[in-house]
Amino acid sequence: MRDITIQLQINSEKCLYEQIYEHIRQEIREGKLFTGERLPSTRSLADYLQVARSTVEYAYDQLLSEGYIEARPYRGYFVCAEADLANMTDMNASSPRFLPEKEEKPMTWVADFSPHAIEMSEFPFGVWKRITKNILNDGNQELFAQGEAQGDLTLRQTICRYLHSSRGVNCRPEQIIIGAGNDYLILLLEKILNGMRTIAMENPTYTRAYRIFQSMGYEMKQVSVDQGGLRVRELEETDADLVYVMPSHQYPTGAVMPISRRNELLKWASLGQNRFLIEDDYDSEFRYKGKPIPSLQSSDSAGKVIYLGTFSKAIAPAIRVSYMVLPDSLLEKYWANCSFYSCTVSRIDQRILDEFIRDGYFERYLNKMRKIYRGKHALVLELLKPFEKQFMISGDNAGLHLVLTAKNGCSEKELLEKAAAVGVRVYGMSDSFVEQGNKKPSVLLGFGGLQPNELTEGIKRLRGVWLKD
Amino acid sequence: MRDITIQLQINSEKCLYEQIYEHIRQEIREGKLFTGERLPSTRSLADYLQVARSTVEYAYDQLLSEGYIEARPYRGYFVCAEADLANMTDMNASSPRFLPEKEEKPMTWVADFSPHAIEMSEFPFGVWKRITKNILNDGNQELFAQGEAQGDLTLRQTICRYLHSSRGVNCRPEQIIIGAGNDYLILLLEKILNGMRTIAMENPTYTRAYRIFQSMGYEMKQVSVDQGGLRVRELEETDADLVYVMPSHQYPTGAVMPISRRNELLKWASLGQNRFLIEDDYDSEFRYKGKPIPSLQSSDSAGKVIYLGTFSKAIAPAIRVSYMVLPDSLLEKYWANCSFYSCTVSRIDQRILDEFIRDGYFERYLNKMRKIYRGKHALVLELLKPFEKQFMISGDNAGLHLVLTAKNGCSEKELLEKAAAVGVRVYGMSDSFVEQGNKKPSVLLGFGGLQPNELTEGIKRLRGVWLKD
DNA sequence: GGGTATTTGTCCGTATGTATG
DNA sequence: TCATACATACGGACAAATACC
Repeated sequence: MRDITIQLQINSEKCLYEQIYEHIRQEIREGKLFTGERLPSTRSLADYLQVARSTVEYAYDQLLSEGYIEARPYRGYFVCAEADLANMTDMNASSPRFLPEKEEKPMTWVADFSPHAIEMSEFPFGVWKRITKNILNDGNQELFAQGEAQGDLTLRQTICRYLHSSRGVNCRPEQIIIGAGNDYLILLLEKILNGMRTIAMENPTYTRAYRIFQSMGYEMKQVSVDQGGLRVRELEETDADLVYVMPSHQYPTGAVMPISRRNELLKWASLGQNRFLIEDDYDSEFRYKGKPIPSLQSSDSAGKVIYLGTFSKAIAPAIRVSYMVLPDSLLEKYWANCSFYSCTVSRIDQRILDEFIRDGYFERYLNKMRKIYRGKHALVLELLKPFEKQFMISGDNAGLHLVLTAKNGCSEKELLEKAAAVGVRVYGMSDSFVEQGNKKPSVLLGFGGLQPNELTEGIKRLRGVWLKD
Repeated sequence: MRDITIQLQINSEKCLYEQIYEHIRQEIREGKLFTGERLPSTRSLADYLQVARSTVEYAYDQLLSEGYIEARPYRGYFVCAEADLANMTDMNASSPRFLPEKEEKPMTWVADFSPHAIEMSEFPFGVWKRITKNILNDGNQELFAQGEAQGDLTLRQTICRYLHSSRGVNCRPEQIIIGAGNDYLILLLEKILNGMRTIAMENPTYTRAYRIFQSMGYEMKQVSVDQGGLRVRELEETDADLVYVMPSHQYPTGAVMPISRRNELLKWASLGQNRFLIEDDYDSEFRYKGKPIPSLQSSDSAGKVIYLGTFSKAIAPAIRVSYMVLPDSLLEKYWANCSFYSCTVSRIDQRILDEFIRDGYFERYLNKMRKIYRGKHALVLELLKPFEKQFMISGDNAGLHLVLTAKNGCSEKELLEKAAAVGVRVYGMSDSFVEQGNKKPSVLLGFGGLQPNELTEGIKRLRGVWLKD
């Protein structure tokens, strides 16, 4: 049952019931009212259109007698099936109702080593459901009211504690801005940093972020990446005032930036009043060897780091809760330029997440997943042993993917095609380059979303097609 | 239980357990670990720090013997209360953990006639809960995966049908973009319309939108408003290529744009290839007299209208689902400039809303609320009868607020102050002006969020202080 | 609500490097 | 050179408390 908007013209030569009748007939003919669909009741439509009920009834009677609709006593009026047949001719005349969206390739893979996939089977759905239920039961009214622009204070406090203990981030809740996805936070950031228009990014990098900055009209600078991450020397030769950097686990190379270079980076930032570092700490939760790597923000005493994090990786992409920690010097600008953008995350979701973390479920889930991913990581490394002579394996101390670089003369394209031929999907690193660089033939092997048997089968197949004897 | 990020230096002169011990002691002293808070278990911290369990155990033993923490067998280690007392001296040295946010005035009103308030008491929370529960029970995995950038197709189809039947909007699902709030959609729109930098807005207008466009660096033009809404004649004298307009129910004046002027507006837009009309149809659901007013978009045959709508008014602000309908000519730009911004609404929420609408609950709720608001509207008009000689009452055929303009010499400021003195909050229209115009002393009386007795009491009090004898 | 799996402090044995005699 | 003691780090076994279904 839906309302029906009809532009009734009181002065029209047509009488009211006729206008209603013709409008609905048209809707049915054009297929805009589906077969079997219920029309509004005479009472509600009359109320809606501000006409007498008998006027609507008259119009419906007409439709009834012409077979467009049928009346089911005590239930309502419904569009007839026959009417549907009659409109087939009209269908072509009207614009198509639903154009098909660009289709996904219906290819099904034996193993899809997507670096963005994560495992969700262990997620405590039951707990999530219970918390959701409790929250909906508890406070009804307030929850559906407008919330704070930065995000609910309680959740910001929780994130604050989590970031401090888990990532060494030093901040106060008022520095935190919660938003639906990093994309959105970057849009906000543009407003906060207005005026700064040259940004340096790693190459290769996370191209989604690159494209966002590019679409915002920033002048883009590329800085190459080695085993220690972004090369600060190269950065110094650009005239960028902003740097987007992933020090803890560079995407896609997996490079970890050593302390010495972090200090160089912080020093670079301190040399200009308008220089800032945007630290994307996207999947720092998962690390397999070596001591934990604190965030760049934790070493920042000059207030030069803008910290970006997300729960999409650690909990689920659909949660879409990300956060940004602003240095004090930018808070004022946030209040001036952005505080009127209301928070994009629903308060209910904020409350659910807050309770999920507060009650320790997040910590436990993280520990569990760390263990699982560590197991998969070890398995993949084990399975990749035969590859070691012909491939370089890197980026292997954190995250959910490895990087394989061919030393046996295979091109990246060949690697992808050979893998695809046996139903295995791998991802070329060249997609992550924003400029033609000295690309080596490298592929990304994401293991997060695959089960051990899939990993085994997938890599077995890769061995068959990639290794030359 | 939290992880503790400690920058362990393997080559340090200090041994491992000592580094752990000192770090935690520091955290406790600075109050960053609260009294009674649980430390991570020896196992998990050892795992996290990649050291042996006994190393952590050793550090904990040290803290134990010095009284910083206590051990509860099989349960964990906890920060002692005594330790808390000891750190009082250190507290001042460290930066405060949580600064208080700027406080809300604790003023409580007898009646707050906010034009943005809505009534939530009749919302079918039970249904919402049930749908939520069902959805969480049904499809677990897919729901937590990444969704389509524009929003889930099914919801877009549903919105498409709703808009068509209820607002006369003609569109296909692929023209719809779902986002968390109008603010966000406007941010996206900037990217779609990149290059266009002069926008005309009504004056007075919805200042939130004004400030957003302003903060994006648009050149702002103001066009005054009369009883028929935006004055197109005035618009023609500006060099704007964009217009933000609320034809169905202008905020705050409540003006409804007549057909003739709509056609002028559409004609204006058709005269330039880059001209577009942004139609904000923010609260068109509620209308009390006269025929339903179809959207401007429904009269647009040239593809010049960008339609903005939201469920925040009709369902709840916390839902934060808004939508934008792009004309075909802008779809290409959307795909080029914006399709990589992933949707800011969580898929779960999208599914809940979709089912809520599909199952007819939205329609029913809307009918119910229409009735309730109509009742309140009638009540307010009845109560305002004594005001008619000294005030002009306008904007009274739709929406959730009325406009009162004093004819008795009272200034707007006086009206607000007099009302506040008797505990009644009303809102001055001058807040909605973006430029000093010929403002009349007007106040907005929002009735959506108040109960009949509050309305009666509030207006009774206003009568006492506003009416001169 | 009750049974099972996991977590956790505690206790204990072991290994390694260094200093001492 | 060898034996001993000590500090530090590692990992297994146990029983109770807790979490999860």
